[in-house]
Amino acid sequence: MDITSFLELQEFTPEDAAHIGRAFKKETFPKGHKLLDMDNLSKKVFFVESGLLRSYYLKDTKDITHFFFAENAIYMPIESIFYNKPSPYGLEVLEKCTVYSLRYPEIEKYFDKYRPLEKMARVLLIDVLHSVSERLYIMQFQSAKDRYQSMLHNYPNILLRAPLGHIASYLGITQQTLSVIRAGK
Amino acid sequence: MDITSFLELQEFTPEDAAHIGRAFKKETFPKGHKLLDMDNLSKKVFFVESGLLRSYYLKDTKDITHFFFAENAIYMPIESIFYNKPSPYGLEVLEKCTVYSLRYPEIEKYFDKYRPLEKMARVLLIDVLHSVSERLYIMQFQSAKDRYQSMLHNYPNILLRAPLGHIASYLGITQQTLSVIRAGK
DNA sequence: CGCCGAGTTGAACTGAATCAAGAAACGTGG
DNA sequence: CCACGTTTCTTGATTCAGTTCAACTCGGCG
Repeated sequence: MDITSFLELQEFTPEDAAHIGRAFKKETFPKGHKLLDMDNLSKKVFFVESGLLRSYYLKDTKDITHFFFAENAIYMPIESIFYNKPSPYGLEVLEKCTVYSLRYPEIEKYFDKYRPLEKMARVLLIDVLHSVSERLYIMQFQSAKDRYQSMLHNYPNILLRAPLGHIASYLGITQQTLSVIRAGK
Repeated sequence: MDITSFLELQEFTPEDAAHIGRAFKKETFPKGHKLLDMDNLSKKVFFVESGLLRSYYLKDTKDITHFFFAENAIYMPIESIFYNKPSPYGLEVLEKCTVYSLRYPEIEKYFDKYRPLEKMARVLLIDVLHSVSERLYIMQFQSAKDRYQSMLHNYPNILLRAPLGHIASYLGITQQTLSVIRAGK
C-alpha cells in the first residue's frame, strides 16, 4: 500500500493525505542494503510499502535482530528523534523493498496544519510501547517453544520470509534450538 | 516531593503548577492496601509523593511484580487510558504512601490551556517505553546474577525496601535463586 | 513458648546453550 | 548447466544455569 492510501485510513481527507504523502521520499532498495548504520543519529521516519526489513544491533559480537518490519509498518528511531542521541540499531533490507521516508522534524511542522497527525504520532508511540511490553512478557515467561508459537501466531508471514538465524535472535534463543523446535519434538 | 513542586520542575510557572496540582486528590494509604485491582478499568494517573508501591499480576497462579514505584514516580494504566480496556495490573502499597491521583480525561482537559502538559505526557510515554525496552534487553541477555547487578545499579533503594519474593519475580527468577545470588559466594 | 512469614540452603532435575559436524540450498562465474 | 564456495539449516553430545522440591533457620509477636 502506498503512503497516501495508508494516511487516508488514518482520519485524513484524501487531499490532506495526498499532500502529506508527497512530502515523503519514495525509494527502492535491494536485499542486503543498510538503510541505517548502528550508532548513527538519523531522525528519519520510514514507512514500508513493500518488502521486509529488520532492525538489529550487536551484543558482544553477536548480531541480534531487534524487530522485523514488513508491509505498512513504520520504523522510527525513538532515541535519535526524541533524545537526539545515536540509535544503537541498524536497519537492513531482508527482501527488496520500497519505503517512504521523511525526517521527523519535517513531519512535526505539519502538526499544526493537520491535526490528526499529532494523534497519529501518539498512537504510534503507544503501539510501539505495546509491542515491546508484549515482547517483555513473552521473554520473561515463555519457553523457547512457546515463544516460537507466539511468533507463529503474531507474525506467521515473517516466519516464512526471514532467515532462521534472524528469527532465533529475535526470539532470544539460538539458531540450533529454533531448528530443533521447528522440527517439532 | 509534593506534586506542585514536581510540576514546577517541568517547565510550568509556579502559578500553573499550583493550579494543576490542586486538581489532583491527595491520599495516604497503609501497607497492603490495593489501589487498583487486577483486570479493572481505571483511568487514574498516580503521582507518588512518598512510600513504595508495586504493580503486579497473576501468571498462572504466581504473583508477578511488574514494576516498583517510589518517590516522584508516576503510574498510569496505559491499556485502560488509551485503549479503554481493563488493565491486567493491580497496584499495591508496599510501604505506607502518599499519592496524588487524577483521571486522565481530566488531565487532558488542561492540554489546551497549559501547553507544557501535552509535551510532558509524551515525555512520560517515552520514558515508560525506555524503561520497558531496557528491561527487555536485561531479560533477553543477562544472567540471573547480572540482572540483580543491574537492579542494584538502577534501583538500589528498592532492593533494600521490597520483600525478596517481589524482587525475584520482578527480575524473572525464583526467590531461591535470588537468595543464592545475594549470598554472594 | 510455639506459631508464622520471610529468607536460606541443598539435592535432583531440566531446558537451552555450546561445541562440533555435516547436509541442503543458493548464486555466481566459467 | 555444472562446479564451487558460501551461506543457511539440521543433528547429536556435552555442559551449565536456574528451577523445583523439600527441609531448615531466624526474628518477631500473640
